[in-house]
Amino acid sequence: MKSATPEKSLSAQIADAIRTAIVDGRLLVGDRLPSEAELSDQHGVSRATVREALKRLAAQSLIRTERGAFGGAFVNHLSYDAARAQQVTTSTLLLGMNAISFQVACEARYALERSCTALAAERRTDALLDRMRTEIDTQSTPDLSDEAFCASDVGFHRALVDCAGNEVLSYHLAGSVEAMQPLMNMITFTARSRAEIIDLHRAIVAGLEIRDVASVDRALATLEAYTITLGQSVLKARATR
Amino acid sequence: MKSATPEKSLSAQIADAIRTAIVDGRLLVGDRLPSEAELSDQHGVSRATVREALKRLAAQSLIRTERGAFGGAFVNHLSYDAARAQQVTTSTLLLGMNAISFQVACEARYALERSCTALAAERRTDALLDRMRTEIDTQSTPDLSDEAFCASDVGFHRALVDCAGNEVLSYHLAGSVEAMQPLMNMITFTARSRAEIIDLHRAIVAGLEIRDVASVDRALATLEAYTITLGQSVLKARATR
DNA sequence: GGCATTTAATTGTCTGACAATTATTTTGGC
DNA sequence: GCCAAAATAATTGTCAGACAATTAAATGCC
Repeated sequence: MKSATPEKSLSAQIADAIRTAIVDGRLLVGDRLPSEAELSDQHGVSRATVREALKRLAAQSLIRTERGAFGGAFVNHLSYDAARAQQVTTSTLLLGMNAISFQVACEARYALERSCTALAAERRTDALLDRMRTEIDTQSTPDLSDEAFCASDVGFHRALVDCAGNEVLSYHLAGSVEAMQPLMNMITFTARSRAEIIDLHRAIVAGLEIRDVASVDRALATLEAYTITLGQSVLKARATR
Repeated sequence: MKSATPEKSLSAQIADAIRTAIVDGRLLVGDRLPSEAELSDQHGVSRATVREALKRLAAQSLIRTERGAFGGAFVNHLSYDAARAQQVTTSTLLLGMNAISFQVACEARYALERSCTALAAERRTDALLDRMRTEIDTQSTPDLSDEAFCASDVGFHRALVDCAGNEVLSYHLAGSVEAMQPLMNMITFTARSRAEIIDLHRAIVAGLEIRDVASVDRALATLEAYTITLGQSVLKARATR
């Protein structure tokens, strides 16, 4: 559409050109880019400018660089883990910068998470149910720190979304849910509330075991409502202090 | 934990240091970083190295740079649009590189999209319903190109997730769905299939209008099944060719 | 006060150089 | 011939210094 590039820097333009080549498939995973010297010649810019462009691409994990003879810049294979890590970084920052209310975040999180229940009930495996039970055991440990409790909570929900047996769905959900964890962690969990949450986790596992979608959905809805209640009481406690 | 940084380049180390400062809140949105010359001095490296570090951060939209007196690098406000664009880039690349089957992608897409139906039925506004109807009109245009049809399809589904009235949910869903569009576009839509899809879009709008979650869910499920059928017939046609 | 000009600060780019790294090649010893 | 060590060449990482381009602020003129 728009041909007038609004004065982007040369390094940004070159980065865009290479990025487009990768996304369009003209550069395949594992391909080696021309050396910095060659790229300088091709684009008619200095090596410093080319290097800035390459650093931009490296920051997006699109390429990696290796030193030495026959080294250079190579198109990266983007793994699910690397992609999720980036998604979490971006989303976490976004949520942190935009003054999201706890309620809105919580609502979004559980809405997303519920999208896997039907598939999860259908396809759950014993191995994944065991992973969930192990996390529940961890969460039941007395004197567990809040961080450890939350980490185990993330692990539990990761296992839940993995039950859907759809790697694409797992990637999106795990990333989304993980990114919202910092907001969820506004809550400090009392022993009482931990027990409540663990009970609901047990209900989720039980529901998956007998492949009863409705009971899993109910447990998640209850968990959402309970989490929002906890969040509100925290806010209230802060307000009156 | 691990203190031994495995020989990262100086520009990467400096980028990490600044990134951490931003994420931890020591640098706030709008803050101006020291000038490149000052950063060079502080870190004891050349200006070129500092610049490469800054380009890495700029690639993640963490900072922007302005030229001129009192210009410099500023901590960016990460907008929903910018964050979604990045998420789409990462996810699109991930899906393109990992040989995802059409069926898996389709299943994930509609599972995610269904997560907004309950909230959407409750909160849909007339303005958003109108936006959806406008897209349906566009899709009904005779001689519409495949690209235009798909673009309008994305617009329709964006409006649908916006109906949930939860910006965080919209961000995650819109990004996820948009990232899967290239896979969806494996299908070339015949006039017959377009009519079918448009009918289902109409059913979705009608369901939202009367706030009937079940009918919206049914329409989406039908749309998913129909899309998978279309995908399979495309694959079959390719196989026998 | 308002407008044009100058100034200073800062990023964008270029050039040339050297250091560090690493696969390949050559050499030397046996 | 074969193996190890050394030299080689290609390439990225870093540095220093320079100049161009841009832009806000200060200055001067009316």
